[in-house]
Amino acid sequence: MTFAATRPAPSDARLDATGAIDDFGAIGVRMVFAGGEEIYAQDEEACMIYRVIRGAVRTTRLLSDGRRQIGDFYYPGDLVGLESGAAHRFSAEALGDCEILVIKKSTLALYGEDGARLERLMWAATSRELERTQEHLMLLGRKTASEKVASFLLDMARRVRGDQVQLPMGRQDMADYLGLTIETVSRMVTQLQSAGLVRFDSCRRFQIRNRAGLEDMVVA
Amino acid sequence: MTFAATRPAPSDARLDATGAIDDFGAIGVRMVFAGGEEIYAQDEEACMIYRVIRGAVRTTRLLSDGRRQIGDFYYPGDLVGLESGAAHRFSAEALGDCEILVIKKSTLALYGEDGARLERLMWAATSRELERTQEHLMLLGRKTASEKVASFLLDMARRVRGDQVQLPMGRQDMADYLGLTIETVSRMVTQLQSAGLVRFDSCRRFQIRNRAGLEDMVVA
DNA sequence: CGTTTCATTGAGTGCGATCAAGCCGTGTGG
DNA sequence: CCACACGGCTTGATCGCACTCAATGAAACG
Repeated sequence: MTFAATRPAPSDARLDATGAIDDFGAIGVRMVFAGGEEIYAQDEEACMIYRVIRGAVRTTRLLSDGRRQIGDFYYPGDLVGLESGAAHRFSAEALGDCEILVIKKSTLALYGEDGARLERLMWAATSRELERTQEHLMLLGRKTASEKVASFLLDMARRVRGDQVQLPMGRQDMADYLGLTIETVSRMVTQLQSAGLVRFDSCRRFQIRNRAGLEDMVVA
Repeated sequence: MTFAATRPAPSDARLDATGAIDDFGAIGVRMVFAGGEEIYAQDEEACMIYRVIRGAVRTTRLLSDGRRQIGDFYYPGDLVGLESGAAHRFSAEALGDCEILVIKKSTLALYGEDGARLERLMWAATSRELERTQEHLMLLGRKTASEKVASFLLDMARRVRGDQVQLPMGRQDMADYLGLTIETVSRMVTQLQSAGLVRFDSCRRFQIRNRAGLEDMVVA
C-alpha cells in the first residue's frame, strides 16, 4: 500500500467580512486561514473564541524538545479556544484552508440577554470538550496502537453521512493525536486494511468495510 | 527500598448533616465515605456535583477487559463530577475515608442570584478541570515513564506547604493515572530516589531533595 | 524530469509490560 | 509473645510492542 503527499497552497490570513451564522449571529469577524497557519499561539492570552465555518483546525502543544501532542481536531460548527481562563495551553492551527469566525469574549457581555444565552452555549461546549478530552485520556493511557488507530478511524467515520471518509489531516497529525509515531500509524492502517476492516483509496480517503469487526477492536 | 501496606478501616457511608462551607453555603448534604467506596458510578446520570471537604477522591474509568484509567485526584475544596451534561464518563471513589458535600444541580436554580453566582463558579471549575485534563493528555501521550512519575511527584508536592508530602493513593492508582504498570512506577520511584532527587520515608510519604533536578526531568 | 514532501516498508533496538519471586508491615490466632 | 498469613510494594528476568533508523515509493510542483 503506497500513497503520497498532497500539499496545501500557502497564502495569507485575510480579513473577510462580518460573520453571520446561526447561533453566534452577527457577533465576530470572519477570517480565512491557509493550511498550516496559526490561529492562536500556545501561552497567548485567551480573549477570543473561534468557530470553524469551513475547513478543519487542530490544537497542538509542543514540548521544548520538539515532542508534540495534538489536543483535538475541530470541524465546521465547532468552537475552538474554550480551553482556558487566562492563557491558551495549546496553539490552534488551520488544517488546510479554512474559514473561522473570531469572537471577542468580552463583547458577549454587551449583547445582554443574547450574550447570556451565548455564554450558556459556551459552557455547554466546554462541557462537551471536557468529555471528549476524557475519552482521549482513556485512549492515550490504556489503548494499544491498533486500538488507537481503529478508534480514530471509527470516530472520523461517525462525522460523515456516506461511507466514504475524507481525512483532513496527514499521518503525522494522526500520530501526534494518538501518541504514536508516524511509522506505527502507517503500519496499523496497513494492518487494518489487510484484515479487511477498512479500505484506503488514497492515504487521505477510506471507507469502513467491516464496522462490527472494527468496533470489536476498540474494546469499550 | 522496601515498604509495605497500610490498610484503610472499612465502614459505611453515613449521612451526616446539612453542610455549610464557604462558597456553597448551606446548599447540599454532607456525607461520609469509607476508603474505596463509590461516590457515583460510570454511566450514572450526572445530576449531582460533589465537593470534597476532607480526604481525597479519584475518578476512574474501566475498560471491559479490566484496563483502568484514573481521570484525576481531588482534594479538599475541589469539585468532582462536573465532567458531563448527561451521564458520568468516569466513576468517582473515595480514596481513604472522606467527607463530601453533595449538591443537586437542579437546586442551584432555586437560589436565584446566588445560584447564578454558583453556576459561574461551576463554569470556572469546569474550565480549570479542562486545563488539568489537557495537561494530563500531554503527559500520557508524550512523556516517558520517568518523566511521568517525576511530573506526578512535583504536582503532588505543589499541593502542600512543607516539604513532607503524604500520598493518599497507592502505587496502583499512580500507575493507572500515569498510564503505566505498578512495577514501572515502583522502579521509577526507586530510580528517582537513587538519583537523589526525592527521598521516600515510607511508600506513601516522601520529600523532594533536589527540586531543580526533578524539574529538569519534566522537560516542559 | 528532477525536486520536494509525505507515506510505506524493513531491520534492529529498547522501553515498559509481563511473569515470578521476595520483602515488609500489619493483623490474627495459638 | 511469637508464628503465620495476607496485601501492598519492590526487585529480577524475560518478552514483545512500539520506536528508531534507513531505504524506497508515490504523488505534486516547478
